[in-house]
Amino acid sequence: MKAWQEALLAWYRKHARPLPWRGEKDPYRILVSEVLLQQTQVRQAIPYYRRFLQRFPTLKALGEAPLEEVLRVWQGAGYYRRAVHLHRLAQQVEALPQSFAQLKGLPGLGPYTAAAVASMAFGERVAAVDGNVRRVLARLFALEGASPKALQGLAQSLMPEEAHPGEWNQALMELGATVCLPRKPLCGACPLASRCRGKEAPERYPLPQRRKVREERLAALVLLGRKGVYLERLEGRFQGLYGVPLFPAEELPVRAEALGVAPRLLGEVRHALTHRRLLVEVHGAFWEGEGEDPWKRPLPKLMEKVLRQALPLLAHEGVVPLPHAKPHGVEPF
DNA sequence: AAGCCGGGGGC
DNA sequence: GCCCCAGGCTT
Repeated sequence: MKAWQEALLAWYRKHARPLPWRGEKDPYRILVSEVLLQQTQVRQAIPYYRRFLQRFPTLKALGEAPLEEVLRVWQGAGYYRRAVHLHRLAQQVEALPQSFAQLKGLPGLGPYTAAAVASMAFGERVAAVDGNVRRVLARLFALEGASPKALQGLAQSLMPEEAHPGEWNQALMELGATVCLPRKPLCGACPLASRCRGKEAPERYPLPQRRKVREERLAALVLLGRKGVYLERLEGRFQGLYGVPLFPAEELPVRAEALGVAPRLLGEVRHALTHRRLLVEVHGAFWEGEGEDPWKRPLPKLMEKVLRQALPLLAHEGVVPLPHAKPHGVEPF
């Protein structure tokens, strides 16, 4: 075992928080703790863990209880499907299977939970990789762009031969939960600080959680009236600002009919938000109403793009003269 | 691959 | 009050 691995285990033995499930041997109780800890802070999970096991002390007891009652005990813990799955699991099997592969097939057990139970309850040499472990390893080796899959493989390869798999997994997770924190890691208290390659810029390494920028197809409807453009106050995204009607692209027919217009496609606008890429079809039509000068309203950048695209095209075939770009001074519409 | 599922804690 | 956190299932 390498020095840093020894150091981590030594740190864990000294500093592990005394949690109710620490040192637990009963696979069922380990399972309950791990399912409760999915997306749930330790502090919040503890009272549920106690109540749950008090009421359902064994897998058999859980399986024989009505689902309603299981959910009542779970009430407040959130993610109630976890309780449904746990209950279904208890009805499916008489005893927990002892291998990672079999555990992973049970309801509610994905790669993490199956590995946690297999390693802690049955000593299988399988890495339990949760968000804590991914963050710790990404920082330790300064792996800025590492995929979850890569970190999973790394974690598996780092598990020392001599360590108890369950203890090793818990040591990594405990370090992530109490020292190698997402926002403000306590590097001064970290047993691995001397060999951590990421500690100079730890904020760069929760990065695996970077969500993919999703693309969204929207349609904007530019209605040109006698005095300007039909505007509405925006809700949700860009709330409080003004703009032309903006909605999912597939709603165009319904929206157009509701407004009594027959728009034609004028063009397309792309716009990037923090975690969205918007692809906006710009549709336009002439309109019975008056409308107003859009440049006198606070507009999101997206709406400026939409209007710059639409207005010249509409004006070209219309009778009303229109600004082709956002004016700098006061502009009579 | 992306959306959904609940809560708590940090700022 | 808003943002962040995150495993497993579903579509």
